[in-house]
Amino acid sequence: MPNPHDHRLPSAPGHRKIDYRAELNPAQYRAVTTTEGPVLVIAGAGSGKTRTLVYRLAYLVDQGVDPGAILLLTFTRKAAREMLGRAAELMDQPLTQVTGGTFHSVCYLWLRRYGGLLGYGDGFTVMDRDDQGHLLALLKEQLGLKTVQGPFPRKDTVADILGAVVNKRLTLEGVLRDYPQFLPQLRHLDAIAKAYDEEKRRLNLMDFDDLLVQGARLLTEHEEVRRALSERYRYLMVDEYQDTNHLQAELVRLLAYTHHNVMAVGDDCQSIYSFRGANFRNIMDFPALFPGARLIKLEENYRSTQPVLELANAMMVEAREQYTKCLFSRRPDGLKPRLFRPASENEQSRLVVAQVQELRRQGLPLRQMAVLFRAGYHSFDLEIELVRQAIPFMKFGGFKFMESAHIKDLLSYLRVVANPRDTLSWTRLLSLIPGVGRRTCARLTGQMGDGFTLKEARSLLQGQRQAGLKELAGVLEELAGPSQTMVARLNRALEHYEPLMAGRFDDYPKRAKDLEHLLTITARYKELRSFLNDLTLDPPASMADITGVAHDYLTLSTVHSAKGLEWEAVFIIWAAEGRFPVFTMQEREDDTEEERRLMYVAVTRAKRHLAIIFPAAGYNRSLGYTANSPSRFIAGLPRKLLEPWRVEVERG
DNA sequence: GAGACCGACGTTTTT
DNA sequence: CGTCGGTCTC
Repeated sequence: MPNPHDHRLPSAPGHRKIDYRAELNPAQYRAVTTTEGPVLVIAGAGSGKTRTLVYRLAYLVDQGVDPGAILLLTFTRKAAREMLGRAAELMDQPLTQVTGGTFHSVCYLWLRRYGGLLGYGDGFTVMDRDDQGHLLALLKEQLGLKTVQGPFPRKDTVADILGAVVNKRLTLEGVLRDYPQFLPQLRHLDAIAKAYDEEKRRLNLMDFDDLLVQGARLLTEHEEVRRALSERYRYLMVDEYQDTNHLQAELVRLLAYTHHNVMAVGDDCQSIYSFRGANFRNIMDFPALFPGARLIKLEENYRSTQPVLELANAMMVEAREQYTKCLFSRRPDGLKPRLFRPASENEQSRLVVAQVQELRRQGLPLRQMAVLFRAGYHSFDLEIELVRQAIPFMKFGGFKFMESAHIKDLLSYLRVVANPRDTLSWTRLLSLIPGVGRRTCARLTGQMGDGFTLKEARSLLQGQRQAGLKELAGVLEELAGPSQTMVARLNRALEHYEPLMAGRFDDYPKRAKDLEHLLTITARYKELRSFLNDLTLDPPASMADITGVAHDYLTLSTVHSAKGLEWEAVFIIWAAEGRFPVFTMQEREDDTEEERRLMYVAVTRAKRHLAIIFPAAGYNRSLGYTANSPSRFIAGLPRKLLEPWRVEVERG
């Protein structure tokens, strides 16, 4: 049992002695050294939040805490990896024993181990958003709801609605208040919801929400598990607490029930995930969850210059609700943020390219620059321009590489081997075979009952008249071979899939290349199920994530994906009404306020150079060419905070 | 029963 | 503009 009051330092070779008091400011120091009991850290943008977490990891270990007793919960798995890496570097000592990851990924690990207690068979697999949609469409058909009167939500909307029920702790009726046009379908949606839950069970599948729901259920209903995990993880740290929902808060409460050693870190101004059930007020409820929680505020900003910060603060002054803190900077010098109004989208793109080139000439590497936008498609025109000018870039957010059809097709071979009850993947796989369509799929999957095994599946396929199905049975037999490496398996699937793919996609060569690249990340996996579930829980954000990239590149990112990151120079494009805030978020005040926080997050990513850009005219599908107004978050700002710049772009 | 075709529609963020 | 879902033809 680690004793936190034992001040002996571990004598690991090469371990560096850290002077915590000298390397942290007083508030950070308090956050790092308050190791016992609940602590809430309100950490403003750029206030050294990550630094604080990293030092606290080191401090705990320095205090003699067993690294295996530390659980670090972050918003992405990448964030956890980076923090653990930095702490290890700081200490000059590996920290492999610390558990770090997202709520979803740790719940997955626990459910894998204890899922049997909740009636989950061995080998459940995790479904992504796309699978959810397919299953919901299937159920809609099975329930005979294809012919119902009146407007009916599409499958993605149904998924949104059901997700809101779980994540926002609402009734179906409550959620439908936001979708009044679908209120008449309440009964049908309720039927779909029930069927959806049953069907996931039957297919041995969990969706993202199930991981949290079942994880919380596991801890609630099984005292022995709750105790075991609580006693194992004696030190909890939760990052980005403002973006957690009630399920995640409940998980924290359950995990900490034997010791209450929880540090939650977050910033109410940066809550941008309400669509996932997060509420910026949740962070204020932390003291109610853990009475006696100490509150520490980090208000000194180390990232941005004063002019950038003034703009950010001014933006929040206009917010409907006042937030908990005000940022100040020790970097008083600096350039005023600039506002640009190019004539069109393409001029916006060329303007960004020109500015990037100029900064580059001044010696700033591309890695220190980012272009941020509200939605993935906002950067399409810019991407074309960057390719034309041969500027290397990497894009984050928006398009989901792992959900593209060819990737999912290829993985379906492996998914049915990993979980033969997964009739969703069976449907996908069987449909690839020429001569097999909707009916044949339905007939075959209909014969796949409970406890269905791969061996039974193979003999079922063998008995079909289509030669393609017989051949597939052979491929699956090879894939299931116990001694196969992951690379060999994926290769075998690819060998079978490639000729089928050729007929399906016009851009077949490009997609074939994607699949080859996918092979390269396969090598580090030994077990099939871990491989598949890892890809679902922590998908590569882009092709570049897989292939590795040039050492220097410009970042293009959605604001959501830019959370927690920083650059010397930031360009915010499409800062126009209808784009940012997006049209759909202009109706309700809550939504607009979240868009404001999103703009705040975007602005506070900049260290020194900040440019905000909106094209004067834009093309809109329904309206044709229209004039744009600047984003309301920009238009209302005091003039002195922004340098308005005329744009001259040479005609090209 | 498979698969091509056509018209309507809505358009965001992510584990 | 691209996707989705429904219909028509082979």
